[in-house]
Amino acid sequence: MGLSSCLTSDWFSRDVIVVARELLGMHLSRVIDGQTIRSRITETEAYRGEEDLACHARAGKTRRTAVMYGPPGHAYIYFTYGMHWCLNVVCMPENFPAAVLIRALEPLDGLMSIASRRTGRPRSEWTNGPAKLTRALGIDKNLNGVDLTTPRSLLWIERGEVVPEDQVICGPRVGINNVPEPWRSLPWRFRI
DNA sequence: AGCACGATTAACT
DNA sequence: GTTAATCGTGCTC
Repeated sequence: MGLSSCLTSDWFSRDVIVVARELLGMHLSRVIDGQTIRSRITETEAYRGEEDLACHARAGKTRRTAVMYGPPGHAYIYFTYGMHWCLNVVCMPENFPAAVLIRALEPLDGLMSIASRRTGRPRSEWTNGPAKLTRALGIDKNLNGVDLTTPRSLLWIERGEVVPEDQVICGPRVGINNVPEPWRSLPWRFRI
């Protein structure tokens, strides 16, 4: 195991729903202020194509969504509700807009660094939501578009543990209550 | 230039 | 269970 254990661009170029499922158990790492934070991905959601009316790419290619049309394995980071950042991984071949939203993490290392950004919150709520985890890891628009397949950069993803099927809960995506069917109810949310 | 809304969170009743 | 916070984005005029 001398070489990097990062996931490759080819790995992310597969179907976004398969990637969302298989990202469970993988390790997300972040270097900030000289500290390294390591974490395990525990919840994801898939967003696939312009036809998926829950996906930001339903509006086509715009300045915001351009990253989703780019190479797989890069970060798509968007701003919402006037104050929150959310982290996605671009998937599927270039020019097809799709991404996996990272919804929850289990911190493994760098707890002090996380605590400094989540003061006053119980530990169980440090990274159990898509905007909570970006706050905890100091992720914002400055990291939009970065290549997550580059080990030991500012933000990257490595192989972790394989999560057995009987430990995976699959269900509808959340926070999209105004989206029409069938998109609203598709079981594209995965969690351990 | 103006407008409505949002892949959420935290603090309420 | 309900609601304020807060502003970039995409759409309409």
